[in-house]
Amino acid sequence: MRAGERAYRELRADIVSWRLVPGQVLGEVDLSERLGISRTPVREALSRLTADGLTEPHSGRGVVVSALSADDVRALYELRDTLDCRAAELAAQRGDPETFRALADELSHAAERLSDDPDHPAYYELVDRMDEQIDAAAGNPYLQQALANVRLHLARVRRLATSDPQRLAAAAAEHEAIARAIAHGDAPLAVATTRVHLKNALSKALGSPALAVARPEAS
Amino acid sequence: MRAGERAYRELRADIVSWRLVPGQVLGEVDLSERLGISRTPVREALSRLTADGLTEPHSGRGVVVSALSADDVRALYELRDTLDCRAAELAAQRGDPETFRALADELSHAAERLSDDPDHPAYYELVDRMDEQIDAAAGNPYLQQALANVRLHLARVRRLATSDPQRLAAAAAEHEAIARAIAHGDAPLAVATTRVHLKNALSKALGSPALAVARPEAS
DNA sequence: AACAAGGGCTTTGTATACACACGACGCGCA
DNA sequence: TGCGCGTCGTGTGTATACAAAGCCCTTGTT
Repeated sequence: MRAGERAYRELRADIVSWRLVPGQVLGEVDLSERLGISRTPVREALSRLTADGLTEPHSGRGVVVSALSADDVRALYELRDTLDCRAAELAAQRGDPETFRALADELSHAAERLSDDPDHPAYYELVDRMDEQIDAAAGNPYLQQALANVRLHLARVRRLATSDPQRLAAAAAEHEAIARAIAHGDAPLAVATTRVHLKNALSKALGSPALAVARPEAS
Repeated sequence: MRAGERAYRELRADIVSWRLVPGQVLGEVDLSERLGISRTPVREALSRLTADGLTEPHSGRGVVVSALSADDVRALYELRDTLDCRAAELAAQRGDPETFRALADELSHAAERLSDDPDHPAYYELVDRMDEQIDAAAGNPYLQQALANVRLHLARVRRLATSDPQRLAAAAAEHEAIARAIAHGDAPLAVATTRVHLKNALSKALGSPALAVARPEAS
């Protein structure tokens, strides 16, 4: 794989998983030495990260990992609500019912998977598949790209909240309701169920105590 | 100014103004010679353009200017409707009435400006200012960034349609209605007026005969 | 003691040279 | 004559060297 691509994915994963905390300075020379590559692909990776909004230029001091305050989370969910509801609406109008019926069935007994692994990768893989299907059904590449960017930042928020099995089970039920609404071609219901899910998810995310610690750059 | 920044802006302007047509291959060496800079800043510029969606990687053969079909325009307006209506709604809820009242007053006699210049830069400057004020009033940086990207592609669409003075006058009236709705804090009306404007704008854009010529890469 | 100016150092911005990969063209063989 | 393989060329991917710009620290002055 290209070195720049690998550096980009690695740094992105580090930021999303909070191994790199907000305010952390990312120097080109440091990174090139740590990753064993030259500065050129590192520059490309940092440029892409900044375009994604995960890092910000820091006036002559390279780039730093972006902060993520409670206000950011609220704003992010505000946009997510706008985009996700629209995507669900379009998916209900244009999507293939059978696809979403199958997803709903999988989600209906997703609770069994929740204890399989401490980080619940199987569950999140299922949710990711559902997102992909919604994107495909909506059939709007511009909407898809906007959603991809939101989900990138959202993955960062997700790692803040402790993975509460009870909340995950409820979220699975909410996702199932969304999938069934789309499968029935009921656009208003798809929007409503999506909105319910996002409201609950936001409440959970804002309840995370880690948000107060999320801006340590004031040192 | 930095060479990479200048190259980015120049190429972006060329694409938006259709001086560079879809399918046009952008070679790094060619551009570096034409712009009088080295390949490094050119690479940065092309990377940013691709992130913006204005260019696409062309299977190892550099990047090409993205196509813009009628379906693309429809999808773009679908996303624009989603984002602009939400932004107008938020602006009506959170914005300063006086700011938008002033904008509405300016727009009310914008028809006089329409004959000042063949390309009507004063009018578009006014619309841009209104977009900025809506962004500021919405107070959501993530929404703002998504809107900025949509408007970038939209600027490309705008250059396709012939600037019809009659349509521009109607658009000014529609903008005024939006501004007044926001000034009154009437969120539902702000959404409705925005939707009306977008519907008309899309009809006008799709009526452009240039859309059929917009994909000459099939040579 | 506080502020301002200057110099040094760190870090990014740019240029260039090299390596590699893909595609195209041409040649040879069936 | 058509297909397949090899070689060549073009263009990107990466590395490195050089240049410029910003910040911090020091030092001098008020």
